[in-house]
Amino acid sequence: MSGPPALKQPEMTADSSKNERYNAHDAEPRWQKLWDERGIFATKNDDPRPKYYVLEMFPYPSGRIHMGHVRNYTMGDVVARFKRAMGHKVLHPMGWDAFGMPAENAAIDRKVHPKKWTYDNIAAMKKQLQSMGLSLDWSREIATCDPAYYKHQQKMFLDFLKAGLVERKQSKVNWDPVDHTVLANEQVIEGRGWRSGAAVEQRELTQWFFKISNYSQDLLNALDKLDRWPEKVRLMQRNWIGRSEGLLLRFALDAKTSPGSESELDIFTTRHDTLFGAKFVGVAPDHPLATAAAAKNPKLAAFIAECKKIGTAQEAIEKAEKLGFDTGIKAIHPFDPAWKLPVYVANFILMDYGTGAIFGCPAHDQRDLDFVNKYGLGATPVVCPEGQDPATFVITTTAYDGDGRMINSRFLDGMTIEQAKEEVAKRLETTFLPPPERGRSASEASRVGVSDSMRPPPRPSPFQGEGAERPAQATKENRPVAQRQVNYRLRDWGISRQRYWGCPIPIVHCEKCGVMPVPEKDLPVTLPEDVTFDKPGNPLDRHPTWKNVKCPRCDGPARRETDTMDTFVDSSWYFARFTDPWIATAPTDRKMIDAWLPVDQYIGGIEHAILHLLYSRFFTRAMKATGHAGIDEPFAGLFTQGMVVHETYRKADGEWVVPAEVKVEGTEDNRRASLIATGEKIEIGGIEKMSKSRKNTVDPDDIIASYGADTARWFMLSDSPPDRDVNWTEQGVQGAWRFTQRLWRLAGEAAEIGKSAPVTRPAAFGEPALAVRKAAHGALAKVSDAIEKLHFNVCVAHIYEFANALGDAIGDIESEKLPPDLAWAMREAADILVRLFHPMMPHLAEECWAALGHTTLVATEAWPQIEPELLIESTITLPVQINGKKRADVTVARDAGKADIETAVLALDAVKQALGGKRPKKVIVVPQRIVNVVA
RNA sequence: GCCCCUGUGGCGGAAUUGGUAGACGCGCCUGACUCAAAAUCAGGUGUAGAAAUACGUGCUGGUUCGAGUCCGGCCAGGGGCACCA
Repeated sequence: MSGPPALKQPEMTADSSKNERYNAHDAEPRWQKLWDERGIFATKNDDPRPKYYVLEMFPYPSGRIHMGHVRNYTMGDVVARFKRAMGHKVLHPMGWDAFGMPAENAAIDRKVHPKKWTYDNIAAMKKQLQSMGLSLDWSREIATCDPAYYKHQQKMFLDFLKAGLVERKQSKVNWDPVDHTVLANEQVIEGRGWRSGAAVEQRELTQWFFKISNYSQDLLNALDKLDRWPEKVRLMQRNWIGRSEGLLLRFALDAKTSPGSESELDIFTTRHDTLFGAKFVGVAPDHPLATAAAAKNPKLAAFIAECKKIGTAQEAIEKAEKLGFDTGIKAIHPFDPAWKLPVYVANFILMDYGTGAIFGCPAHDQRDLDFVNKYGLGATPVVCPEGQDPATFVITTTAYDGDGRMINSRFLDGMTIEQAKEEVAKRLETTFLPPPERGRSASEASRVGVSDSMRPPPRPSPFQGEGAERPAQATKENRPVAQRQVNYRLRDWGISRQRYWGCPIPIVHCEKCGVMPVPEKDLPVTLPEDVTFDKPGNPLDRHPTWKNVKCPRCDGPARRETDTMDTFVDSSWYFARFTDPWIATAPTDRKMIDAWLPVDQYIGGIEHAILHLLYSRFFTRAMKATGHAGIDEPFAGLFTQGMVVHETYRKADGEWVVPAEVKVEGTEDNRRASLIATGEKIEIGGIEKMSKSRKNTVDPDDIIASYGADTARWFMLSDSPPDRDVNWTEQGVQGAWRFTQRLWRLAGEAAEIGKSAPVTRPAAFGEPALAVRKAAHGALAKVSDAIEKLHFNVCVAHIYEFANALGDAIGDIESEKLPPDLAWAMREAADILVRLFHPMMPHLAEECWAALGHTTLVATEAWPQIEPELLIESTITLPVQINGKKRADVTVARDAGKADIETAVLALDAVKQALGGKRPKKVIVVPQRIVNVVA
């Protein structure tokens, strides 16, 4: 990197039409203005042509765009321009993910109001995006912080609430005791708040949840149909949903040992085959049974308190060690009333998964084994691997989790794992425990109480047939000892945020009536603007007139919900709003949504593989359930682009230095860097993701100022496959810049030649003209295919190839005698070339298109038509292998039969020599591909 | 720990999905133009070898007439999830 480009800057001439250098500074704003004036990218919903919806993930208005945006939006723009040329009505909108914490941080740090900060940033970034020449329909621009947007979100929240898709429940949060705020997991660094540095506490808060878990099975099933999504993303979502099939078991508790009211314990397991290898029962530290036992046992209470600490602060150190505490309670084995298992509280059991209780089979689970080895409970193997002698098979330090046959398991002995699971399930499904003698079971007590009057009656799960329904609704008496159950890792989506700069949750809490939805006529609940950030905590919580309102039902004193929604809610439906962003009476126009969605091609970063994409899939289903949409899946095609990376530089004292201040000399191993200003030696570091902290960023504004938007766009698409990281190098940009100049010269030369071309297409073409036409149509076929597959780097390579071929052809022309057919072919080829690179370098393409004598805009031109007969050669050259190694070529007629080809091949000198007069063992002829002679 | 992905010249990467490995670009070398440089143009550039030729897609074994591509084992790098019962 050498700071300002080493190349001479384009001269600032008024226009670049006189075969001089292409002047991007002059041309780019000129064409942008013209596109804008003619409104050619504004999409009409009533356009009858087939639709194509291309969308890039909308940006957070941080203030400036970065190279990652340039790459993302360029890719989307190429698709948009290509599809437009292919005759589609293309929806390609842009908006702003405008709520979020950075605006509040700016308010705290710099005393700017979040609204002003956000809108200033939007204005700045919009200007930057416009300088890139993107074919966006700006008339559909939306910002999620606009009440005109979020009022619809509030309406949908209320509709979801009515439909039973929202509930209010207790949940643990990370609480920053200094800033008085809830922290997201990623804001907790080594157990401390990222801003305050205070030790983070776990707190129970009542929060709003979207019931995404209602759709666990559907979200999982539908992944199979998303065949235009990267396999990687689908797999990540599958793992995230985390379906597991198992058995819910009731373990009776020995009444003499049980504390208070607890008579039994629910345990979820996927390894019920190992039931005879059980050595203990374990419950999570926050399990109700643990809480009950601790009430009478101060040591246990201390142990539980210790476990909760581990959760946050010292996790790394303590994680490895399995700790437990024997409660003294005994659980009774489901198959043997005389078999009593000790009940431990153990730190490795999660309350959030399953029932928060397990039975431990140490021989076949490493965690359980580590645990029993610590507490001396022993391990009996019950699954014996094939080929092992059951008599000598023992487990000491490594659990066996592979396949095998059952041993030490009474009636299960000899069965496979699958057979044993089935047998256990079958027997226990039909076994019933006697009615409990007293009180509520641990499992029932463990259900989180939802006492709000608001809560709608429970809806039947759409997946009852799958066994997804929690069996807790069944009554004690009619429940068998075991029930088959499907469990999911996916948890409900907590959307409450104790912050100002977000969409207000449209709820009022009345002292008498409880939780009341804000009547629809009162929407939107807008954010008050007269707030201050001088005190810690949520300004909404201390805003007297906004917070204190009258109950919509009884007119009595009430207070507003002061939590706002997670910003992932905002981005879960923006793609739907784009289809009709003008409608004021509803979130969307059903007709428009069903006509435009799903998004045909969605492009964004892999970092959104799970949350954003999963939430949007849920939200679309919830919109369908409440009549706002008629589809399930929002994104038919998904593409995740790689990052932009750059070499890093740092001074001797370790301070990072931005590339623009560094000069690099030498090549390969002899590369040395120094500071331009002082000559100070700079150490060259690794190639890493562009980030502010490492200062290895390149500002898109600087690049556009030096080289123009087209060069930046071209370079972002060259070389690296779009789903991999691209390394930003000065040399690479200069290469791209040189190519823009070359295309410009080529267009000028072709325009000169084209002047003498006949208007009508010649009846016949000579050999040179035919060669040019074949190159043009060949490139057309390959580039079209590559864009369709989003292989932009391959597309770039084919355009280079075609430009090289065209340049060579021009070089071969002797200017005195130019046959009319060749002149015509040249003009055709130049017209094709310009249209081929137009999606990538739209400004240069317009300039060239005009230079070629056209009066239309290339942006509105149709994609060139392929003449397929030009792609077919009359003769073909096949490689000839002898014993699998290439030795010769053979040229035959395209439609030559296998016998003809074989004859021709056997007549080749190289083949005759290799065979030495003998007959070949075999001759393999693959039509249109290859010939292999086996000697 | 579990799961997934990727390994091809000096570098980024192509390879019609089992059929000529290294397209195209960057870099480098040589030449032309120039007083000179830049830009531009022409040629060269996987390794070894003067050449014929041999070797060559992380390593290793296999399937096949034929493997970068398919299968087994290993190594390295990257990513995701993580006491998930």
